[in-house]
Amino acid sequence: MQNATHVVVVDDHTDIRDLVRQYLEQQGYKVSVAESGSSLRRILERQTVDLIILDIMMPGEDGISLCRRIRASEDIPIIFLTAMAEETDRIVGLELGADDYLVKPFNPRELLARIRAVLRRATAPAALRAMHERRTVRIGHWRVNLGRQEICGEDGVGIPLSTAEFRLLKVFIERPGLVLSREQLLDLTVGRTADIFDRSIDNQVSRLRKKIEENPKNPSIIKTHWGGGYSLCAEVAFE
Amino acid sequence: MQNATHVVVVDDHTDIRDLVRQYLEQQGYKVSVAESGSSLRRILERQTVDLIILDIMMPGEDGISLCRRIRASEDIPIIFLTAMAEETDRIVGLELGADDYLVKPFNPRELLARIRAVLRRATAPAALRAMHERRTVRIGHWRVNLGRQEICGEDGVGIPLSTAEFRLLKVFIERPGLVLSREQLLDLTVGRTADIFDRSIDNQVSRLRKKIEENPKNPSIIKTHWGGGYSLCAEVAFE
DNA sequence: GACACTTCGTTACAATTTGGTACCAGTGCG
DNA sequence: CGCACTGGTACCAAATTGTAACGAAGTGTC
Repeated sequence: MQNATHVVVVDDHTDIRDLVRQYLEQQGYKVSVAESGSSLRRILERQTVDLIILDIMMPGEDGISLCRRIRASEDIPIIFLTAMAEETDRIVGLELGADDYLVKPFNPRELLARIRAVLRRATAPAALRAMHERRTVRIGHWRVNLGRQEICGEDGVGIPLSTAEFRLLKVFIERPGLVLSREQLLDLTVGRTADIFDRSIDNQVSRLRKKIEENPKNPSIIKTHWGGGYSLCAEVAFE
Repeated sequence: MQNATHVVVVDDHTDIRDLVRQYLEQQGYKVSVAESGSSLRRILERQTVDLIILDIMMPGEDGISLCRRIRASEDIPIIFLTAMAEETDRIVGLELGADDYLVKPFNPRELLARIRAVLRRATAPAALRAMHERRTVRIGHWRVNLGRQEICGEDGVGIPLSTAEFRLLKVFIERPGLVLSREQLLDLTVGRTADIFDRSIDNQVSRLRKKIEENPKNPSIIKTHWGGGYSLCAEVAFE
């Protein structure tokens, strides 16, 4: 996995910079440091940056206005570091477009967790957007046409899916690999809450499998997790 | 749209639970209640949860350690309810990953405001968050994928675990190194109380070991404590 | 160390739970 | 009305889990 996530730490305290840098590098991130707004800008000019960790209190241009400037031109997630737990400051930061904040002194693990959360939130919708724009998804050797609710094999022949089947497939595609309980599936497909003896999801899965699995007895696309639910096990590619 | 925001209220006081439930349902949220950690866990297993409201003081497992456990394996926003305005407790809670806290007795409107704030920050609803879900734990040389209910070796080949096996492993992962008695394990995995001659946990451990231990005779992951129970002895890293 | 006693690991098997799907009935739509 | 779709039911198959049993291993006493 080259192209490691690139994080820039902006803080005028050497010790904090180094602490964060060391910890994140250890976790496989690519880390750059900057001690002021101008050095940050130099980095942004030349490199692709995935996330900025920004001390809110800095000499010269402070973090808040720096944040505003970044937001004005780029769309890079920002996590604030702040020494103040004051609610007003947090709110100002968040309203300026910071994605999260962390009060010093912080637990490195919490920093890591928040970095992950922010990156996930930043990337997930983008992927979804791409999916809906392109209107097709490749899954296993099928090409799913989201607009026409049908799937095409290699030969280009389309098999129409019923609305329920298609909804189900879409739920899986949006959560590749995740194990989803029947309850969740029912909620996600039709917004209904299940009673215990509800087998409609089983039925839908069975019907869907009959259409898309080579061998329904030995499914290669929708996997059953005994006592748990179902999951999509085929490779999903957003084209 | 269907899929209303799903909030779980965890409190052992019926009145507070019902107050919050009633208020939030009125506001269009989907609300579940739990009166203890184990019932919360059961909900988390089967349903998609967007936010947890957690009383910090509860009999049995208290909110703080419960929070730590949730944070270890899930990434769901948490709001603490606390009777104490003590700063230390608040800080402990926040450092453990709680997103906000509320001091009892509280104004329902304030609760609502905080819920909105927390959810705004966790911009992607739970359904979308799942999209790029990569919650994994490294344990020994295994990579445990929490979302997919499976473990992968170095070669990336996944070994499926049964739900009971997975639940057991998860209980251990959430309490690395802790020695857990059979009784505790039974309670934590299936919420059952053990009678003396219950050997089901031994069996589960045996079956799990057969899957994940190099050499089941000389276990390097799940250790037996004679007369005490079992513990996870391998290194656990949350990625 | 020999012994009795307890706890643990594992196997085999039975009981139970859960999943798959054929079939039927109700629904909505043209 | 005919048609396709969907959910419910029933039945069977498959997987999992608990129990019992037995031998192995640990613990304490003499």
